[in-house]
Amino acid sequence: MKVRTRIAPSPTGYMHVGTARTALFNYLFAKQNHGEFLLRIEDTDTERSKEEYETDIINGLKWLGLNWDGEIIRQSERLGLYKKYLVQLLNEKKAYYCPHIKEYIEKEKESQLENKQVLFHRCTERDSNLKVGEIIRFKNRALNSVSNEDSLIRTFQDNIRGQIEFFPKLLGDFSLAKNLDAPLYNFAVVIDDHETEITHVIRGEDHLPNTPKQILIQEALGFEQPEYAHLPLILAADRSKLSKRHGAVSVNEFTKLGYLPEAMNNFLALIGWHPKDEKEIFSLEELAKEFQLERVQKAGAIFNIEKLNSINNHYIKEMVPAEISKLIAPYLDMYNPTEAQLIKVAHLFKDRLNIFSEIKELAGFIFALPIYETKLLSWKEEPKEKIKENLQIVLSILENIPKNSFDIDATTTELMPKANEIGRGDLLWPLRVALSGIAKSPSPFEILDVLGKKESINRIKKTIEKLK
RNA sequence: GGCGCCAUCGUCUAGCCUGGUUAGGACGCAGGGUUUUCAACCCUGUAACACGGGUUCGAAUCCCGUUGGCGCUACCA
Repeated sequence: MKVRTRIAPSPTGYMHVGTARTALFNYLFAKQNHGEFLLRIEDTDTERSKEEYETDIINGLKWLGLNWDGEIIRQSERLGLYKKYLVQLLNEKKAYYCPHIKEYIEKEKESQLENKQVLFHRCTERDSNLKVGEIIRFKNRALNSVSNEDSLIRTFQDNIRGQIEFFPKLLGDFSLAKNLDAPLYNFAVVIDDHETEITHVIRGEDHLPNTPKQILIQEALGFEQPEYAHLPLILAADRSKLSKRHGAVSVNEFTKLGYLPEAMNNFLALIGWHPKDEKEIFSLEELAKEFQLERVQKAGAIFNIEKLNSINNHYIKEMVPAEISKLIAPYLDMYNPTEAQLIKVAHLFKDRLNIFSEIKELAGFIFALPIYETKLLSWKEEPKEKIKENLQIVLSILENIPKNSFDIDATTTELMPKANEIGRGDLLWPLRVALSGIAKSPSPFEILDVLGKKESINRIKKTIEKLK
C-alpha cells in the first residue's frame, strides 16, 4: 500500500515552528517511502479560522520547500461528507443528540472534579433516539455496563513510543459535532484520514490523548486504523509548550529575521531526531534518505535558538556573495546601496553573520559613519597628537596608491611595513576607528577596500580634523 | 483531581533493544592559536546517566517503585 502522510494545521494563527517540524517529518517519511504528503486545512472552527492564517501556512510550507502532493484539502469544503457519516452513526444508534448545554456540562464537570472523579459526560438521553438537542455525541459502548469487555484496558501501537494504554470507559460520551453541519475535530480527522487513505498519522504528542477517541470512531465506522507516530513537543526554555509568549514562534517571523529555509529544516529535523553517526548538516534530500521514525526522541526538546543561529551561519558561509547580497539588501534598504557595494558587504560579513537581519548593525558604518567619542581612537591611551600624527602618516601613504588599484593587497603592502615599524596597534587601531567609528569591525584593510579610496581618505581627514 | 507520556552535560543528543564505553558529538561557555579588535577557522578545556531498590560477577543499559516535568482533560484543533 502506498504510504500517505499529511500535515493538518488549523488556520487559527500564523504557522508555528511546531507545525513546521511536524510537516517536515511527515514530508520526509512520505518521500523516503515514495509515498505522498498531503496538506489538509482543518478549518472546521469557523469562529477562529482566518484566510490570512491559511495563506501564512501555505507560504510557510512553500518557503521551507515542503511541497505537498495534490490539491489542498479544506474541511470547510467537505461538510457534506461529514454529514453523511454523522447520519450513518445516528441511524446505527452509535451516536445521539444530546440536550445538555454547555453550562450543564460545566457544572457536571465541577462536581466530578470535587469528587475526584474522571471528567466525562454520560448522557441521560443517550438511548432516547430523539433529536433532543443539537450536539451529536458518540455513544461510548464501554459505558453500557460495568462488566462489559469494553470497559477493560485497551492499547494501540505508536511507532515512536511503542504500546500506549487507554481505558475506553474513561472517555465518556465525547462530542462528534456541534450539529449535522458542524463537525468537531476528532470526528473530522477520522473521516478525512480514511477518505484520503492516510496510512501514517504523524503528529505532535499533544494529540496522544485524542487517539483513543479517534480509534473508537474508526471502529464504529468500520474504518481501518492508520499507523500512529506521536512526535515529542517543542518546548520553550522553561520546558513548557512553546507559544507566542516565548517570543518568535511563527515561521514567518524567522523568515523576516533572515533565516534560511535549509537551516530551519536542518535545525527542526535535529529537534527530536538524530542520525546514527555524528553528522549534523543535512539537506532536505539527505534527510529524506536518512530519516528514521524509530530514531525519533520521546522526550520534548527545547527550541534552542543558539543552535539554529549556528546552523544558519553554517549555511550562509557556504553561499557566494552574489546570493547573499540579494538577501541582505532588504535590511540595508535605507542606505540605497549599489549592487557592487552589496556584494562587497556580503563578502566581508558572510562569516560573521548568523542571520541576515544582523547586517544592518554589523555593516551600517559602511554607509553612514556613526558618531563616536574621540577617545575610542586611542589604542593604549596615546596622546591626541600621537594619534593625529599616525593618521597623517597613513593618509600620506594611502594618497599615493592609485585609485584603481586601491585594494586589500595594495593597502596591506603599503601600510604594513610602517605599522610594524611604529607598532601595529598604534597605527592600525586609529585607522580602524577613523574608518568605522566602532570598536568591533573587520580589519582596516577590508574596510578600506569596501569604502574605496575617496571615502576612506575623506573619513581619515575628517578624523584628523576632529582631533584639532 | 483523573488519564496519558516522558526522564544522559546548561541545551540538542549518541550509547539503551542485543548489560562490560576513559559515557561520544554538536551548540553554548572558558582558555589558547591565528600578521592589532570582532567574527570565522583550528586546538584544549568545562559539564550529564533524577532518586531508591531489585536482577547480575558487572546496570546509563533489564525489572519495580519514588520523585519531577510535560501534555490532555471543550459545543478549540
